[in-house]
Amino acid sequence: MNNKTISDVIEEFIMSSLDNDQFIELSRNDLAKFFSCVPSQINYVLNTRFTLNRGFIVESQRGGGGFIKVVRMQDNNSNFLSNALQSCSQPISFIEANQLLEQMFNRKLLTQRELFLLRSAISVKSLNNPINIDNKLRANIMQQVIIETMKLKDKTHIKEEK
Amino acid sequence: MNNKTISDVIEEFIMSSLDNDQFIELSRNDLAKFFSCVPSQINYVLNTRFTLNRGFIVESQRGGGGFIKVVRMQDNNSNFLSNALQSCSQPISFIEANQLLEQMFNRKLLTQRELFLLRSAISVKSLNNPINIDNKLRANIMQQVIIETMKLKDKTHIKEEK
DNA sequence: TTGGTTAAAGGTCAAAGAAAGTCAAACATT
DNA sequence: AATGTTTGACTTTCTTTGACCTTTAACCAA
Repeated sequence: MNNKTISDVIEEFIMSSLDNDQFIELSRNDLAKFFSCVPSQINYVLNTRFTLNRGFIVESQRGGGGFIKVVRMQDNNSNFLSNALQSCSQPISFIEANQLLEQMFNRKLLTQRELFLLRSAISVKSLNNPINIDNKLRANIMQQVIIETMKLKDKTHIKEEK
Repeated sequence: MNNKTISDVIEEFIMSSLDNDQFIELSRNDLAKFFSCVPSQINYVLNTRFTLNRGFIVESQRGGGGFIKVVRMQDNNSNFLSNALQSCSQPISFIEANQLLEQMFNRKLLTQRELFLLRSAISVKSLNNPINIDNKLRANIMQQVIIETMKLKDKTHIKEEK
């Protein structure tokens, strides 16, 4: 993506600081100073990018010597999946569902192609149908899936299956 | 064609920007400014000229750092796919949709894993919801997708991506 | 040692800003 | 008249900013 926002840059910075490690500790004020932004911008990045759904836990401490700790979760996949299943027993927004898919991809439960395909299947475009007819809805989903397939054709090549 | 409309000019501009590349990212506002037109004119051009039927896909993002991305599809199975797309402009049963997916698999447009995943996403179980609430429906779909992923985990192993 | 005060963190929230999307009316062409 | 184009008001979504709030370590006085 061409024009990154400051939030994107901060996200990348934190992401790469995290790199191999399980967690990092950072100072909100210092980070804000470093990126010449207001401190609450850091919260924005944390709240929108380092969410539980994306597999992160953010802890912090106020007062003198305060800090923000970003922890990358690591639990086993079946745990993860049954939690995910759990959280899908309630209505779920596209944003949240998409984050789930991305986590699945990060955990290598999905390939990138599959991520794209499924994302399209649950997209707002697929589901914001005014009329409640299963078939109509499914047709919409299929449209999106096909569109996605068209796009995918150019990107990744499917490996032969044995 | 002698008297080109501004829409024609913008179309040509985008077309030639696309030139060799597979896609371009552009800023709606900048483009509008450049051609001294209202921003929604860009949407008009996109909607009338860069359609799926003509082999384009348009994606976009709003808000700060927003953009519009125009993707050119490559032409291979595209006849098949646009027919498939066509037949999805009407309501479609699970049986029919599934047949489409299987055709896509046969044409190697989908892997078997993807076939399974998507079949689960459009299954009767996923979509026979009495209430038409996007989020509820999507949650249902996600449930099915996750269950399917759980099953897949034991069967096929995902190849590492490079 | 205790307890209060203070300054140094971080947190929240809503308003402002920055894109893009929609839709219908006005205008033009055929 | 019918179809295609242009325009602009209004909407939605995401980001940035700043004023104000809460927590807590550190310091200091009794």
